This record gives sequence, structure tokens and C-alpha cells, in this order.
Amino acid sequence: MPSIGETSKRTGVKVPTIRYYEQIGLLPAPGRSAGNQRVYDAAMLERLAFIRHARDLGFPLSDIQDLLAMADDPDRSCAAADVIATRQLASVKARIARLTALQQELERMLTQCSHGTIADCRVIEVLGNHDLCTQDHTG
Amino acid sequence: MPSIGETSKRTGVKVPTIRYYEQIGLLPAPGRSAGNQRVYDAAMLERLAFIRHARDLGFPLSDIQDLLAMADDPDRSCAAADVIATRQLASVKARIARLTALQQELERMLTQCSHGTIADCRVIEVLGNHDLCTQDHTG
DNA sequence: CCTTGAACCTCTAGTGACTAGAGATCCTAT
DNA sequence: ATAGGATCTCTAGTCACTAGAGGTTCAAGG
Repeated sequence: MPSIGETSKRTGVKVPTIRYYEQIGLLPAPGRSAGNQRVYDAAMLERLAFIRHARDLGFPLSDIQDLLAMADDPDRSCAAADVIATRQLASVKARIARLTALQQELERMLTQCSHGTIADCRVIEVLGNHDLCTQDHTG
Repeated sequence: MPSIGETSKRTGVKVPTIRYYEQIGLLPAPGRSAGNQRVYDAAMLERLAFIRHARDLGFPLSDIQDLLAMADDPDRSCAAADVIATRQLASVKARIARLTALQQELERMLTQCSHGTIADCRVIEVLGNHDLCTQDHTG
């Protein structure tokens, strides 16, 4: 029965983060040793691995809460899980689009800079004057 | 001489955010009217527009602090500004790469889902078992 | 001149998802 | 028996805001 440190190593979730998940109710409170230290079983390790993976995929903890509740209830329709994943996909796509616009603007700023003094610096100038942008990177 | 509300409208920075920037020292304290209300001048509006634009481009406030200090000192070399912008560009590129991997994984999860019950749901299953991923989307 | 209501003021606390630190206790190996 | 690392609880800090309470000021209409 692994300690919190061992559990952390096996799942890749940091020790304080595991305690944090317990505190906010995402993980049930584990058993305790005679000396009051947390002891995790296999089901708990799986649950943590699930959380870790979903976090890696960018799901917010509130969504993970919902997904865990579904995983605990295998007979239900998975439509709700699809909704959450679809929403997450849309959010990821939106962020990519936005970041791509930023990337182009930053590259343009940097290639136009003649590396002289601040007075002639294209980086500073563009930041001060949005009209110099080609991309719409607002919003 | 615009009030904080007018300034907000002109720069697109929300009123509480303007006060917040003043509080953390990013914006100097403006003048006040007879009734103790903030009054902004043209230089202040420019400074706020600069901040707004840099935030849109994803710069953290600490970097913006540095960029503003440079903008105030036009004779200096712009090398430091280049360093900040280059760092920001690298960070944006890294985020795009990561998000693109996530996007592919999410799309794969969703296309494989047969829309039945949770027990057969590919979304839930993939989340519970990282070995089912093709992409390396960790880190 | 008076009133209404929007805009303004300060201050505190909450968000998400942790992270850091203090100070105490426990466990393992020598 | 002791040294050290790991664990415990608790509080506070991070980033960039956002929300709310409770009070004041300003501009317009009557």
C-alpha cells in the first residue's frame, strides 16, 4: 500500500497537489497508517492517473470532477462525456488560432527591428501603436 | 481630461483593471478632480494602450513593466526589448505545439467514441489509460 | 434648488490550480 | 539511539484580474 510519496512517483502528480485534490474533494480521503500517514490503494492510483491525464489534456478540474462521476457509472450514456470533450476541443482550437495570430505579430515585430536604440525599436513602437499590426489578435 | 470610465472606453481596459494596474505600480497615480476622482492625461492613455496591446500579445505584466521602462528611455539599446519579445515568441510557439498535440488527441478520442454507454466510451477509457494515446502531450 | 441614477471611491475577498514555507511528527536505516 | 528524509497540518503567496459591499460625487431633468 503506497505512501503519498510513492503514489506521487507512480502517477506523476506532485505530493502537495495530491493533498490539494483531496482538500477540494476531487479525490476521496485515503486510509491512514497507524502514524496518521496517507495510504493509497489501486483504485486511488487509477483515479489519480485519470486526473493527471485529463489535466495534461487541458481539462479544468470542474470538468474532471464530472468525468470522474461518469466513469463511476458505466451504464449511463456517454453523451455528456462527449459534450465535455467537444467543448474542450473547441477551446483548444480557439487558443491555437489566437496564439498563431500572436506568433505572426511577434515575428513581424522582431524581423522589422533594426537592433539599434529604443527610439527606433520596432518592438516598442508596435506595442505603443496598435495600428501597426496586421493581425487582429485582440479579444 | 478624461475620467476613468472614459479612459476605459478609449483604451479597452476595464475600469477595475485600470485601478488594479495603479495599485501594483504599473501605472503611475493619476491626478484627481476636486471630488477625488481620477483624471487621466494623454501620456497616461498612451501608456495604458501600450499595456493593453502588450497584454493582448500575451506578455506578462512583469515583462510589460520592463518594456515600459525601456520605452521611457529612448536612447538605450533595444537589445533587452528584443530579448523579451523573443522569449515571448518562444513561449507562444511552445504553447501552440502543445495545444496542437492536445487537439489531435481530443479529436481521436471523439472520433473513436461510439456514443453508447460510459462502459464503452472511448473518451473515458482514453483518459483512464495513457497507453491509448498516440501523441505525447505531457509536460 | 432638488432629486435621481449613473459613475466613481475604497476595501476586502474570491477565482483556478497550484506552490512555498513553517513547525511538528513519523519512519527507516545505521 | 539517532540522523535524515518523508510526512503531517496550516497559512499565505502566485497571476491577473473579478466581484461585491457600502459610501460619495457628478450631470441631467424637473
